[in-house]
Amino acid sequence: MAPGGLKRPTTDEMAKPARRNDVEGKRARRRRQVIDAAATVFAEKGYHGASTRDIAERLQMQQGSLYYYFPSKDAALEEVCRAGVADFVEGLERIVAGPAPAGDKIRAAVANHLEPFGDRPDYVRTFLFDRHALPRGARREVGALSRRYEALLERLFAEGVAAGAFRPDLDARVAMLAFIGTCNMAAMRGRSGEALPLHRMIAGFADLILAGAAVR
Amino acid sequence: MAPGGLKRPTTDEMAKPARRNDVEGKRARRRRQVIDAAATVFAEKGYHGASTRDIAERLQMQQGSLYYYFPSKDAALEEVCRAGVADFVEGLERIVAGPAPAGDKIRAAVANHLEPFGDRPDYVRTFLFDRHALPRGARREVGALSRRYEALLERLFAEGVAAGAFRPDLDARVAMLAFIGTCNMAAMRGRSGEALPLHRMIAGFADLILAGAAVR
Amino acid sequence: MAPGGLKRPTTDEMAKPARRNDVEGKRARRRRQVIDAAATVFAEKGYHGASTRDIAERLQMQQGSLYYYFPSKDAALEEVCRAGVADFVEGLERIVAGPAPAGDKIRAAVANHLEPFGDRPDYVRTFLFDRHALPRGARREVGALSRRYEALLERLFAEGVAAGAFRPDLDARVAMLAFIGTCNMAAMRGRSGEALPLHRMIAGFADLILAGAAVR
Amino acid sequence: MAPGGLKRPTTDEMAKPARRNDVEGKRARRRRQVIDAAATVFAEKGYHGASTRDIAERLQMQQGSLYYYFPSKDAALEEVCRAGVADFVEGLERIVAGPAPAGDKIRAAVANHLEPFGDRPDYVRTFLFDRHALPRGARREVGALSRRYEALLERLFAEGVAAGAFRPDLDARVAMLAFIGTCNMAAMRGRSGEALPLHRMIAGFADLILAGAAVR
DNA sequence: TATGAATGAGTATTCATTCAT
DNA sequence: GATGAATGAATACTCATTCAT
Repeated sequence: MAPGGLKRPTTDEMAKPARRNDVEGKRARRRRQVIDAAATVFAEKGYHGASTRDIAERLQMQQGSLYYYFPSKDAALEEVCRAGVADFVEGLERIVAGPAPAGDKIRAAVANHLEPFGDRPDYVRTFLFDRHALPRGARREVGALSRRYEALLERLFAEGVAAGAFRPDLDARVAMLAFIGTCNMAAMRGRSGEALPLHRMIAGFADLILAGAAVR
Repeated sequence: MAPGGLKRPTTDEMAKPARRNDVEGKRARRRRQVIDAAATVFAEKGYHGASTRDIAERLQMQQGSLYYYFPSKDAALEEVCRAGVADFVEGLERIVAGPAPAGDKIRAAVANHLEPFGDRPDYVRTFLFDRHALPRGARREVGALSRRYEALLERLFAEGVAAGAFRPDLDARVAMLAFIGTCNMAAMRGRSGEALPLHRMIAGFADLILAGAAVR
Repeated sequence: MAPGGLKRPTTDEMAKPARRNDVEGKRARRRRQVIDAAATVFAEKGYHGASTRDIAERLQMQQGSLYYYFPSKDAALEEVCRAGVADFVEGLERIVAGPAPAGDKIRAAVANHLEPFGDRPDYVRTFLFDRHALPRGARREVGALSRRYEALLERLFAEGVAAGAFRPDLDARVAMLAFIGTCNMAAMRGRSGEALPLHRMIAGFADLILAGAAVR
Repeated sequence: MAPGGLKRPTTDEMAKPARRNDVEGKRARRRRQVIDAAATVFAEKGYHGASTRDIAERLQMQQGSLYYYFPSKDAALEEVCRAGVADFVEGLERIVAGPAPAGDKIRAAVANHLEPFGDRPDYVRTFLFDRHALPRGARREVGALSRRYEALLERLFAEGVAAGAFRPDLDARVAMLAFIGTCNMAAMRGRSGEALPLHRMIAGFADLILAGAAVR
């Protein structure tokens, strides 16, 4: 179910000689630390509320040294947002394409949506709250992904209705919004001790979306 | 159902002589325009992304002149957030205290929650996304309101379970989170043409929360 | 003969009521001081070698306060360059259009060229040495003026040849270059005590260009 | 007539064994490339407008690697300026000391002055426009060379007057300035396609300085 | 009420330079 | 000989805020 996370430019990892791989690995690892720090700070204070100094301090590094790893704060946000949105669509596509009954698909979709909140919450939260701060081009690309995700989800509900698995009067668009809103709630509860365990959210949210609160 | 809105300096409105009242009214009206502008700009760019210049420009006013109306940007945020959160709790308290069956209460609560999004979306959205930027004191107060709101909502679900109206295995806390997440979805869809009409959201969200998506 | 200097936006000076005029005057005067300071610093250290701090210090002002008067260092350079190039073309056009014999026109042209070096040397020098640092648009405009000036000057020589006043084998293009190079020499000798008095340069340069060094 | 150019570490070239010489040659060649790149970049953007990164990029080299070839940007400028001013004085000294009539000497001096613009324009232009950015010591030395050059040139004119070859009322100082200004015009026309061929400038400038524009 | 001028601290970013490898 | 990583100071510019008028 699309665990993934972000394994940056690992491509042809084995093609390179060991030594080179090691060096590359070191550099990549450091780079990852830097982007991680950016994600954390962005998630904590918001993109505009976070300064490059904040990021540097967290790395015990000089402010300007960051620019060795990314060309601008904007670019860092872009990288974080892309990683934050990654896998959502792919995972959902696999689920939608699968053979399972509609109800199971919804359950799988909830799990697919919530897992990244456990894996890399700072990336996802930054994507959710600060994607509007992205520079034009990236905003558009990332926005397209979002819309694709929503369309898939809406289709999932619509197909459930068509298959007779969901109520015939179900408003697929509304259901899609409720699904996303519900799942993204996990983003607001981040980092605090008050957070519910993820598995409880996954099960609970799926039950609610499928069966609702009322007795039958 | 609790229209309210923010009629800020309503206090002792009638205590003052008519003339004075008129002048006060003018002043108050201007003041309102200023806070409105702040809310709009905060909602558009986020608190940290918005500058006092942005606010002043929207009012066709000089940057420094704003400070005649509020003592600091922080204070403006505070005022906006307070207005953004106002009525939510009062409305929900009235509903919870009422005699209606649990299902009807949920429907009423959805309406109570979504109405402010129609009335003063910029205030609500600023509250939702930027309350963490509030200065300590205000953040705590506003946080207390939030927690009170959540507690009320959770109680509403719990009482429904106890009364046999809701599934006995319903996780009231999870249901509360889903409720809020679902309803706050209205905030993300703001301002764009793609927004769904409010009444469709109210009905659809309530149906989903109560009956779920699956056929019975 | 090239009175000018730069009397910025003095337009319809008398149309406005006295009071307003006074205030406007004050603002304009301050603005002028700021641009003057920029011109001086640019002339002294070159555009890239000069920092906005340098400019501010010279005005006993805070660095950021400069931006009340111009929107960017680039813009300040543009204003300085425009003022530095102003009047050159107009003056030369008047001379070229006039009825005087070719030799007298050259003399007048030398005076026209050198006068701004006396009036506002920092502006002219900045234009001469740093116009290439101008942002695209302004560079083009200012470059067009330069080319127009050169074309006029070359025509002046060419017409002198045609009229029989100048040697028939005179290369007008080369003569134009020599003229400009010679006159711009005044820019290199700026500010230092070793500067020759302007009138001596005017007379001497004109004599040389017309009669050369050799005995007849 | 003083072709020269800069064969920097020519000293004790032959003292070393052939093999070493070869290696040294390689090193020297690389070194030359580096200084060449610096000269080009300085000429293009001005000393302060050029960054060490610009230089490194042009060499497809890492920024820090430059410091293997020069100890500081200042030092690179110094080397470029010294090479830019080299030979001017020596060449002129030879001409002044020679037996030719004054007019011929002027012609020779024009050629002497313009040749380096063909040989190593980036060096000469950097010297002309950025020598003021040199560190104190070098600036003084280079300034002394300049003054010596001017003095020689002025003497050349003065001796021409004394010898009756030049007009008795010729202002030698003014003539010297005109000479230099005229010849340095070649520096402004650099790199662009609009440049005149050097030989045309040499002949034309010399004619103008000697005979002037007017008919006799 | 409001403006225009200014401040002082802060922002992202660039730079020349260093140094272990 | 050269690289990659880093530094520390400087850069242009923005910001919230103040205050005399």
